[in-house]
Amino acid sequence: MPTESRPRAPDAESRAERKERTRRAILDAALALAADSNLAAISLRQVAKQVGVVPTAFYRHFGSLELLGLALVDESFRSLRLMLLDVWRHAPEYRDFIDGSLPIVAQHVRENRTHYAFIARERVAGPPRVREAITHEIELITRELSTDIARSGAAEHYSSTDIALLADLIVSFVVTMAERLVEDPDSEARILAQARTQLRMLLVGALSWRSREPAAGAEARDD
Amino acid sequence: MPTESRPRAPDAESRAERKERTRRAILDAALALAADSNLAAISLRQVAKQVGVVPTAFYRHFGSLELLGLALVDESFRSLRLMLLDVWRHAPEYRDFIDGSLPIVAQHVRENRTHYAFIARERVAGPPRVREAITHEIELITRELSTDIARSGAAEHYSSTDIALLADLIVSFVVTMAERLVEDPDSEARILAQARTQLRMLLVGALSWRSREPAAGAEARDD
DNA sequence: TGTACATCAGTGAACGCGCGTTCACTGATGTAC
DNA sequence: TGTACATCAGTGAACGCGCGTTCACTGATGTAC
Repeated sequence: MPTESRPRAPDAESRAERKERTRRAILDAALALAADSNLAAISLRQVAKQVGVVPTAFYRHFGSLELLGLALVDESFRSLRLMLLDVWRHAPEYRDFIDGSLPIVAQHVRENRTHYAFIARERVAGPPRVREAITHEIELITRELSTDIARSGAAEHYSSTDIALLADLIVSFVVTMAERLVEDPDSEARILAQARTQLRMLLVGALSWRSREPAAGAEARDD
Repeated sequence: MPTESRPRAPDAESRAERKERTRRAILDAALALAADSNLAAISLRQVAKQVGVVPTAFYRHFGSLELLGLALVDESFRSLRLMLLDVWRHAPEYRDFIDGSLPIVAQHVRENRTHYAFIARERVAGPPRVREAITHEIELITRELSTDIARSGAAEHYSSTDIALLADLIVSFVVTMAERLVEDPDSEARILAQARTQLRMLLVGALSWRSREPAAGAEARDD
């Protein structure tokens, strides 16, 4: 059906491009406004005002603020997963896994502060469907880390259940670290240095752990 | 000044008692309403309606919703600290620290679900002053755990800096666990069992860790 | 014990404001021929 | 290339509603003597 016979002037913007630009502006405006409170507390009219369109124009792009929230979750995690591909790729050797990965994560947080702030907030305080979407995405990442740990052979003596628990422990910790980077960007160096030590503490444990180890004495060395 | 000559009928409620009862009802109503969204998204009128008083009566008790939020932080952590006293007291011996402590924490979360949900939400998505208050309280608890670990002698070979990092690691993890218990109360047994294993993994690491250990090889055991 | 006055938790009317959503519209861009 | 029509992103007026906050008030409880 697309005949496309008449050429458009090279500097002209097509209708679709213009629409996409407005959509982008709406996403950015919502991100900026929610930064001072959260998605449930901002209004469609505030967003429209910030973008510079009339309130009703919003509906040409999103059916509701909640659907806009889901779009933001989508784009946040699309970017996050690309970054993680980079991490998986550059650190197949476990030796400097921590020193190789943490700076990449930190850089990504720095360059996508508003997205991370959004995820951190809406993960616990967002509308139920948004919360679920975020929880689901984090679960996927945890599962991916699990298979990566299994493949790396770094935890040969682990049961697959325990590998999953270890992956969850690591992901939870990195989520906490990302939250701190977002909350206090000026302390990035300190937060990273501490996280580096803490991850080492945690992984030293991971690597001397044995699945089905007898319960008593596993964590004890007292008196 | 208080002469208090005339005795009150024993079943009558004093003006102060009545006021306290209304204040309590306002706190509970705010807790219940915020459970479906969050503090920044609920209105003074909703709270008043739920309590069964006229909106303006709210001001007899709190200057604003934010101050009400701070009151809720206060009472949440007062209760939490009492619980922790119990934990510190009943588990001075490190041997079954985990098995002794986790069920107490889980029980407290179960019995104070709405308070924990409030803290979990407002910790990242609340008004700045509320967030700060919560962060501060968690820091105090971390510091307390640090001195407790130091006193227990379980980490003799740790620098005090590293003891603080270990305490932070543990507190962060327990915060995450509490969030999960709040989010999905029906899975308490599973969440607790997993957290138990994960804490063991983490503490095994803690106990084989040495401060100022050479960086290379600290977390490696591959090839 | 009885009386006169003070306190103050809760009332109710009123205000101007921003909200989400509806609707019929405009006019530039895109398409068919 | 030129014309006639379709599409559709964005407009602007209008709606009823709940919001926070003000203010003067009421009337039961508390206090002084």
